Amino acid sequence: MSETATKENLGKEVEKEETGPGHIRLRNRALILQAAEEVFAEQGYRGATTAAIAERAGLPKANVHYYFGTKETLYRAVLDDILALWLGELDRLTEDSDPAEALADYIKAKVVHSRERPLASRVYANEMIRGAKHTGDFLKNDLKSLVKRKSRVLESWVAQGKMEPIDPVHLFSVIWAATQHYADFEVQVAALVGRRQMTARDFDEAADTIVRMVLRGCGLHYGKAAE
Amino acid sequence: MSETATKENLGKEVEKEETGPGHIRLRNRALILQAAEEVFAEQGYRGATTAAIAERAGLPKANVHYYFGTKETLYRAVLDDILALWLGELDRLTEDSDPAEALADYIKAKVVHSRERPLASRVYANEMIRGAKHTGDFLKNDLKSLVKRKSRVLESWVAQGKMEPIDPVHLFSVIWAATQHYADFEVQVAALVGRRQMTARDFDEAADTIVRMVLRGCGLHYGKAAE
DNA sequence: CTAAAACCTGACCAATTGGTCAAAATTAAT
DNA sequence: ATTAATTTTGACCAATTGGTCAGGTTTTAG
Repeated sequence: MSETATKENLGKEVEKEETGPGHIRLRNRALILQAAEEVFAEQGYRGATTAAIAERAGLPKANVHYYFGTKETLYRAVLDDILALWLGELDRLTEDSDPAEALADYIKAKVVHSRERPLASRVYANEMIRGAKHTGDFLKNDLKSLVKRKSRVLESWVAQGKMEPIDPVHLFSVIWAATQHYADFEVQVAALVGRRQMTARDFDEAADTIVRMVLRGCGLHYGKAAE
Repeated sequence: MSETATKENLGKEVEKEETGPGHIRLRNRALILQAAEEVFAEQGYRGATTAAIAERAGLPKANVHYYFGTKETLYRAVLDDILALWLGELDRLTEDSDPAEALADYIKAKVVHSRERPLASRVYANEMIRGAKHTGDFLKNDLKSLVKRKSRVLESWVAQGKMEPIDPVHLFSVIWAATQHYADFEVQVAALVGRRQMTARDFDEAADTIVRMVLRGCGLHYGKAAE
């Protein structure tokens, strides 16, 4: 039952004991969430059918509705996993860390993320493009306050003379845009590098390019690989 | 009849004479294409219904099918307009132009584009996210050869000692990602800057930030507004 | 072992969807 | 003015969709 569950860990409801009360619920919910993420990423909200999700999860359609009620609820559950993931990524930016190192690490982690969980990125991108109708509060509350908190870190770096002043919102926007691009627009990038699928090396080069631009853009010394 | 047509010029079939043979065809096709771009951008391919497109165009649904046959054909027509637009943008990058100036101009033009035609950007983003199933040839032929051509321009700049070497594919990827982000993720950026809608000034600051990072990333002198 | 709780699912349904069509209305050409 | 070509559209259809439900099976608790 862990064909899918081991490949991509969806957090919460996975990797529990194989038996015991509720283990069926846990297993099937994880199965459905995984399938739903795939179908929502490939087809968009409206394009995803509960039948397709059920089929990919290897369960009858009625079972999907048994666990999640409506497609809307299921979509929000998928989104919740993704949003939680999104928020936990900025932890490495702290006041006393080295800006160049911290930013480089963050960018590289985001690129790894684009390679390993492109579907999550695509579901999120789809949601934003369509106006964040299921996510309004997340943006205005959680994400905004997180960015505000991290903005203070950047300001402290500037105050400590560690880097040049820069608008934090635009800095984060560029980082997110550039890194997530390699998940969301993978087909385009792959076509341009002349491969059907991008290699790990392609992703590394992408990360290096982004790190180079961001660090220099902040007046930071770009250490390795820059020559 | 030009309420929509004047606001956003869709190229081909607009701004013809008000009378004469075929003028109805021209007017209605433009009306439908405009409406279709809106609905496809907001709802995605599958989420867009021909009925919704027809309603927004102010025409009965059967009329939409009269002009475009199928939803698929209509979608491709919308996409064709956008792809043509995409290709025409890189003209200002030529061998004998100044790299800093040319790149800055290009980035600024792309950001203006994100502000003025966000719907086109969103339809395109949606198409890429879903795997470019209607656009495969464009990527592998048109876009790839264009990028190859422009890569030679960059190489010539490097050879002339005007800038540092950089992987062109990743450079373009970062530029496209960062600039289009302000159209595709407008709700997110707007939430972060604390506005419901971004202002012209927000877009200008975004462009400046991107220009600063890209130019410095290429070892170019970032002239104005950097300080 | 037994009863309750949890889980399963084929069959079904109302609503929506992309698309068709034939008859009517309008516009163009002679 | 007459004919031909184009345009319009309400009515219709088969297929798909999200969702329901009743009656079943399996799992769990005491």
